[in-house]
Amino acid sequence: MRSDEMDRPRTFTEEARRAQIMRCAIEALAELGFSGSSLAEIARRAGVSKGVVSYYFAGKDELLGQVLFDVYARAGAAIAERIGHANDPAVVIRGYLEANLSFLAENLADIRAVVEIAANARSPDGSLRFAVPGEDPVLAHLQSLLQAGKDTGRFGEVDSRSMAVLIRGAIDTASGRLVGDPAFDLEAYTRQLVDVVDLALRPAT
Amino acid sequence: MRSDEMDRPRTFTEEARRAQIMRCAIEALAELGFSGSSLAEIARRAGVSKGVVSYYFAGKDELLGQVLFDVYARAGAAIAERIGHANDPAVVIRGYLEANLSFLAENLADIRAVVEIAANARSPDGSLRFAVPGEDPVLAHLQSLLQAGKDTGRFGEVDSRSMAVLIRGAIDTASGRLVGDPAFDLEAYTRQLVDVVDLALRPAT
Amino acid sequence: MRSDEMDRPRTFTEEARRAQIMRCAIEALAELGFSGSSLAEIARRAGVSKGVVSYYFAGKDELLGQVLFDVYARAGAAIAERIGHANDPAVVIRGYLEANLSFLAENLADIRAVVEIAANARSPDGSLRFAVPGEDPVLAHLQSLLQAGKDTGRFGEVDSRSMAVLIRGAIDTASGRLVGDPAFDLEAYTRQLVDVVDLALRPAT
Amino acid sequence: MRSDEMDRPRTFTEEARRAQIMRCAIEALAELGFSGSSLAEIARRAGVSKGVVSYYFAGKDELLGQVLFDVYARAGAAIAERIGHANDPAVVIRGYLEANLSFLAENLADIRAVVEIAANARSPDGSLRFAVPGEDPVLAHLQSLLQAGKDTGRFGEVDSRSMAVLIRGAIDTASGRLVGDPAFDLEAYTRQLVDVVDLALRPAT
DNA sequence: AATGAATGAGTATTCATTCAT
DNA sequence: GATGAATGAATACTCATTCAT
Repeated sequence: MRSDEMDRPRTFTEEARRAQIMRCAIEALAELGFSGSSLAEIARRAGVSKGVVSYYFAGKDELLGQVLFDVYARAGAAIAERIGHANDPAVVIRGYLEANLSFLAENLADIRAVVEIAANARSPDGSLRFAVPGEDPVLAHLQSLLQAGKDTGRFGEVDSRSMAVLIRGAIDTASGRLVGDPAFDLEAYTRQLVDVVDLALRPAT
Repeated sequence: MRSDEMDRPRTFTEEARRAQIMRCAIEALAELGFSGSSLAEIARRAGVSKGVVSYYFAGKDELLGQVLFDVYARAGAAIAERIGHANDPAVVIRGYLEANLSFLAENLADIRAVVEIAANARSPDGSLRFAVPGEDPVLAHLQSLLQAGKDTGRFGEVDSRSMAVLIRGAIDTASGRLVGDPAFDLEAYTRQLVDVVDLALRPAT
Repeated sequence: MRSDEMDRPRTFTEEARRAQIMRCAIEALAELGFSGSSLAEIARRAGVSKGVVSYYFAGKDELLGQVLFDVYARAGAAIAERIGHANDPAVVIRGYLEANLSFLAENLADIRAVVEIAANARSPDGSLRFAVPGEDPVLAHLQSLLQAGKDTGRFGEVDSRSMAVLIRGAIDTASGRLVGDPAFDLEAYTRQLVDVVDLALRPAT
Repeated sequence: MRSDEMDRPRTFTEEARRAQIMRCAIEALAELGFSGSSLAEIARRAGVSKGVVSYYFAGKDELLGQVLFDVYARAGAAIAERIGHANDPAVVIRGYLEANLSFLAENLADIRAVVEIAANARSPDGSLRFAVPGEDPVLAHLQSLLQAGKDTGRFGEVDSRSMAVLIRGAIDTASGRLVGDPAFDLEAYTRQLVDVVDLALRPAT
């Protein structure tokens, strides 16, 4: 998208180039971290000149933002599909956990890239560029799943907010383990997390 | 510590300057992130010229490494003191959780700085500079606390490794909430986490 | 040669820029010496921004190494051409002396630059960066020319090693005279040196 | 010598300190070259603080100039003593060569330091700081020795200027060989140089 | 549609010098 | 006499961005 032609729909080849560049950006971010992922490095991996990146993306910010958006969208779709038509809140939560952790394992580079971007990309004023101003939508979504279980009496009297934070923390930490801890057993971890959450949400007898 | 005079004990004023610079580095890291925390920015916050930072620290690496070391040491001391003389593993774990979360809340900038350093500081070869080569000692410590409870029959048959990862994730995520989520209720979160862990570790009846 | 695209053959314009920058580096080295020849100074002389130098050369080392290599190659070619098809060792030596001194006079700045680089460029560990580890090839070459004359009986019983050192010293000192001593008469010096060497090498009667 | 008390005669301890610092400067220059010989390095070798060097010398320039002067003076004295009362010009020249080369070998670090200083110390405008504006006194002295031999008919019709340059080159190159060429045989070299010069100066028969 | 070329601000680090104590 | 402390300018190098071709 050249800056002098806005709002023009992107052609197929344009989209292909953008996708290719984004893929290379993800690889660079996953392998070299945020500061190692210069436009030069990304262009090198894509086998194109630096100018190409600037040609297809308004700037580094747009590229990173697009990566962030895409991975989020794919993760959201994967999770939605997994829990889509379940009715029992306990089954929903179980599906949520399993879907999250398996997406993590199967898209490790993407997740690592997203973490790098979200934690490091900054505006000139120093603030995190991709911090959503209000409520964290990921957290809010999980919280609503938990609240639904409480409302139907299927879950006990937990603090749905705190539980949402706790669960997200337990999920997010897994990507750090998956890379760099070869002994990490994702299956065992998933089972354990599912058990712990199941226990925690079970209504008092 | 000037680099041209090694092994000399540091004078009081030297230590004071070093501490001041480290404090400013922590503030910069917490507010502006790793890439925003240039030596120039740190010097600016300390109200001194850039050269002063290089005068008291052999390089940026030493400064960041010292920050990392100091905060870790203080956190470790705080936690050790809290759980020092407890015998019941359940009490130990509860103390561990509470000590971690309260240290987090009371030293938020320090924790944020440590996270920035640990996640971003790289060696010239691209590897994380402060990654411990083998086992993560923090994780190993927590795992040993859990294992002790299992060995004495005080805890049930949980996977101590997975539980350790889960708990660390739940703790580490809190710093992200504490900054940027004004509605985050640390006390409620602590209670919830203590309850969840207590439930998870309780032996089967 | 941009550092992000290796092994690619250099285009014509690339070579031109590199040559221009090397020329400016040589001038700076000849006029201001090693320590005065910063990349900024070289860029200033080339009428480009500092970044351009880094764009065409991987670093200062590559630039200086290339200058060294180029001047050596040109000097070697000039000398080889001059003495190429001579058979009589005495004629070879005479040609060697004349070729060296005339190359010196006609490429004074280049020689001065090479001397500055060879004597001052250091590796981070403090050792001379461009010192050849073993035998000095220039000296060895001259020594072999002298030895050839001895072996054929054309020269007397001189110590070929010592004579080589002596002759190189007499040649190298001329660049210092050529700059800074306006009264220095290169032609007279060449004649004198040729005579002295001729006398010294003449077999005892 | 503090700058606020000029022309004051130096005390004994002052001279001792100056001598010590100069000795350390010579060692640093010989081992690390000009650019490696920072005031910090010199002070470190002397076991004093950087300030001390600035206290006893008006600046780096004065220190280096003093080193230059001292070594020259000692070399001149050594040579003068060796050839002092000889009458035969041939004996004088022989003594000159032997005295120069043996002083070189016995004061290698000093000579190396002098070469580093003379070749590298620059004024802000880029010109060599310690270049004597007019005639090189060392060269002029040697030339006068040669001329004396010619005038008395003891030497043949050589160009005394060219011969002086040639001989100085042959002498100066030896320090480069002495360091870095472990196989260099100074005695053989001295003999060879004496022979060559003797031959060159011998009057035509 | 893509490239090569160039810029300029920014990075950590080094160093001679100054000065109060 | 001597030191520790501080400065500010200079160093090589990196990088996102721009632009003519």
